[in-house]
Amino acid sequence: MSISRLLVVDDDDEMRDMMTEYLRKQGFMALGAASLAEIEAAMAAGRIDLILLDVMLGDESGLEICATLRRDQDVPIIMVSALSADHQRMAGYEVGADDYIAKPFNPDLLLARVRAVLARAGRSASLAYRRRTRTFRFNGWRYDAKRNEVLSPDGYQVALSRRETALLQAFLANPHIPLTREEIAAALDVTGEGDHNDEAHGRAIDVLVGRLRSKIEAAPKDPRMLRTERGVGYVFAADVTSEDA
Amino acid sequence: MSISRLLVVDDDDEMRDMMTEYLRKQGFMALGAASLAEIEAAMAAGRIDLILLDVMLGDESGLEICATLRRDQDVPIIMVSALSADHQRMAGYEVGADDYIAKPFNPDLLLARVRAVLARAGRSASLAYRRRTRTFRFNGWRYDAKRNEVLSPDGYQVALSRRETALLQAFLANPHIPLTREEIAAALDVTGEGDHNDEAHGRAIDVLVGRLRSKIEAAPKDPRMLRTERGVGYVFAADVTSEDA
DNA sequence: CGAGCCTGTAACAGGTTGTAACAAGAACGC
DNA sequence: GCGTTCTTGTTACAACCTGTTACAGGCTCG
Repeated sequence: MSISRLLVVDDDDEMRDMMTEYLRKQGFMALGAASLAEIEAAMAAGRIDLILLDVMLGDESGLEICATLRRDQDVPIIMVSALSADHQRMAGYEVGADDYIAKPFNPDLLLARVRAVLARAGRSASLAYRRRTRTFRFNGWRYDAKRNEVLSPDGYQVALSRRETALLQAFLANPHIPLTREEIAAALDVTGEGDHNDEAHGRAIDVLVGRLRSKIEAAPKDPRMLRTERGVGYVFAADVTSEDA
Repeated sequence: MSISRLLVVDDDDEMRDMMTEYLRKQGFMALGAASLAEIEAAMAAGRIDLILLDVMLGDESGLEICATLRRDQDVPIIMVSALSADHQRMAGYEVGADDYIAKPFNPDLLLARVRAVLARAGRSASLAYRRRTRTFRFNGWRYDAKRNEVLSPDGYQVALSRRETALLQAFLANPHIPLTREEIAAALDVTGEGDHNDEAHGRAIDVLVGRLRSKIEAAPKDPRMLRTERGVGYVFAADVTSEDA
């Protein structure tokens, strides 16, 4: 899975097109839907990683749709609304939304929310994914998720530690998307709820990235794949292809 | 492809600054003008891709200006007005405006209109969304945007910092066009940083240009590519060719 | 020629990142 | 249990990036 597939649900054509276009240009695969029927059609047609759901759909209530989707399918949902009142927000969470954003929104904020939810969902998704997918290829490298093997372009096998493997998986699931240290930490902490105290991670991520670099970068001092986004985090700058088992 | 250059025409300083700043953060190069004279000066100084024209200029009528500009030059125009009455809108279209938007407007809507008009006009959208990978050549130099590599004519690789790279990109996108420090700052802020205290950039641009000169000019003391336009800003005086990667 | 700008640049400061070294566990064989 | 080895977070320091400042020199105009 190299590109996240998003479904933008809004009955306002202009707003919907704007959002899908924006998200596409940001590297996502964005589909549009204006009604529950279209949502179901889209989900039947292919995998959907995240739904951006307007609460004010014409005939149907976005909140009800959210609750329904949550019950039937395990798809992450971000509620979008022109009403930013707190009770609205609470209502969104109560029906199971993963996040909430008010219109009109800052595009960057939208992106951040989308990435955060995708990253948060990443661990469960990657678990589900591990069952389906055997190998990833990137820049001549091969990562066999089933055997937990990493092969260099030369054919040499490289041993990664558990944490390094998890980091690589996080990057493989989000190529070309800058990940903050918080997002990376979230993707690594499979243990979940426990320590949520955010900034407590210190420089652990940096060191971990450095160790992974030393193993999979030809020139660790001049990294081509695991790039630093100063002030932001890290990006995996490589095209990733995966093969299903 | 180059960055779209927008001209915001409004005699209200506050509104004009707000719009230019917003548009810059969205990846455009936004200039301001308060009168017909300033419009003409701006258009004489460099290419303008789109004019956002307030209909209520103090002494001149925005509608007349619109008609004049339309007749003399073929530049797309979006009319901006505090009056949303339909006849106003019609009046705007009649004199040749490409679109119309009422104040106060939703920023996202403004953005959508701007992009729509630019797309219709067959011009580039925005630097922020420019994702195509390209190789640029200029004066024997080569810049590989995908690999983030800069090669000198001798074949030596030159390491540019992130900010220097962004500066180079801004120049590559606008060869032979004088860029003011504000425009450069706007182009740089798009690529990251944030924290843009309006005009408070001090001498940062000058120093940055100096650093880039020291890396890509054979004789930094006598720059041939990164030329200073005294009282204006800087020009990239080199022919640039780009190839799809 | 001088005054007043404008520009180039060295030096500095504050922030961010890379990484070696250390320490605390965890895993494992004996 | 005990020692060895591997893993991983923490720390400290160095290197790098970048904006600010100060100063020197150049330019323009009278």
